[in-house]
Amino acid sequence: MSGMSTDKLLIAAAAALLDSGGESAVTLRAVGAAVGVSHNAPYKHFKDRSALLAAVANDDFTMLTNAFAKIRQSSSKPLIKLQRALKAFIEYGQKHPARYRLLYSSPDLAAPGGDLEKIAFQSFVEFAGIVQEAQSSKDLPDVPNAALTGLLFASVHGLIDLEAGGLMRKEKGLSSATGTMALLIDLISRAGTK
Amino acid sequence: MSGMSTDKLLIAAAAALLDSGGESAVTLRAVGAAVGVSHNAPYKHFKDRSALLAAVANDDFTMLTNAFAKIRQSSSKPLIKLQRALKAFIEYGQKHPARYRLLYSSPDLAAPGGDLEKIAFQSFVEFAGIVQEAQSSKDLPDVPNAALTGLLFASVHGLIDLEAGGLMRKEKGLSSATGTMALLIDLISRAGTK
DNA sequence: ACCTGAACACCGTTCAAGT
DNA sequence: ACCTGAACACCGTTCAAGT
Repeated sequence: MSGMSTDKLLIAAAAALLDSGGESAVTLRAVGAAVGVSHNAPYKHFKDRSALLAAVANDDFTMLTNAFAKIRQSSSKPLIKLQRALKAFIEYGQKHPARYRLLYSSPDLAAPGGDLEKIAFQSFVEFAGIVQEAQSSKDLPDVPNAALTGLLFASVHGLIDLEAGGLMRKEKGLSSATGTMALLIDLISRAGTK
Repeated sequence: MSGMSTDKLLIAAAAALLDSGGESAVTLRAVGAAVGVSHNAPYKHFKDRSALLAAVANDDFTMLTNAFAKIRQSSSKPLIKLQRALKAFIEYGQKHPARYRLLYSSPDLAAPGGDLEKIAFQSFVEFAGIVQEAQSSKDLPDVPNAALTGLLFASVHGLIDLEAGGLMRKEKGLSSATGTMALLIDLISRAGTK
């Protein structure tokens, strides 16, 4: 821990605060205190609070991209790869809801043309590649890959977001994100490959 | 406007501020100023800032419930009703992104057992009824209604949320929420009715 | 190069008063 | 019953210094 540079320590502290108390808990004063510096020391490493949160998001996008790439390069069957990718994504969302929201539901952070948008796109490309393999193997219908990837991604995102918001208490049937995605894949795989 | 009671005026001002500047623009000082009262007059009508936002959410949930009910009671064919309900929902999300987020992506507001949860559930029930009609008419597959409703709702929610967050710039294929939902319905309707 | 402390302009919220 | 004004404890951010 002490071997890390101050900026890495600040990012780690911000990520930990997101997990423990949500976005509102990530005050520069709390981050500074966790690292043992003053409340405005972060300004020496990041432009402002948003830039610090963007750094957390950047690390998590990189992690997801690597996870997807690893699954894609594995020797599993296409549909199994897709299921594993979805499972990894859902589990990340469940374990780190505030960080998940930071990546996919924070309009202010995703500056167009910025580094964050590029790395976010990379993770999407990896996911799209996995979907493409399932299409090539005729496990998923032969519609444009971008459209199908968008559909699958939006669906899993909606499920994770609703789950994080606790919107699935009464509305049974939304019981499990994993189960609902399995239903979706089952239904569309029956649609035939054109 | 002047004929409205103060509490209604406060709710309307909060909704307008959500539309014009997002959640962070809804400060009690700004709300008070818009109505012509002091910054803590709202406390005489609502417990706190959260309760004022919950009142805005309550009104919008009621509006959506009524819109869904009207579509459901219309004489259109089941699949047309579903398309119209999705269209109304998507357009609400596009026109009022901050208010949409208030309803469906604000974990802190949806207190379990509260009035807000009840009215939110009512809108979901209306939507589920429309899905059920499309299943009864064999336009959608014969899987448990709650599961299919959950899938459709999560998907449209994910699309609206990603669109509101501007996450569909690079990721083409997510081009339009309406188009993606049409693809989803097309694919699952091909799955047959059991 | 990296950090601190005071200061400023904003918040939500509380409280004692005012009519 | 309904509202105001001052006050408090928090923010993010800036700035002049310190080492």
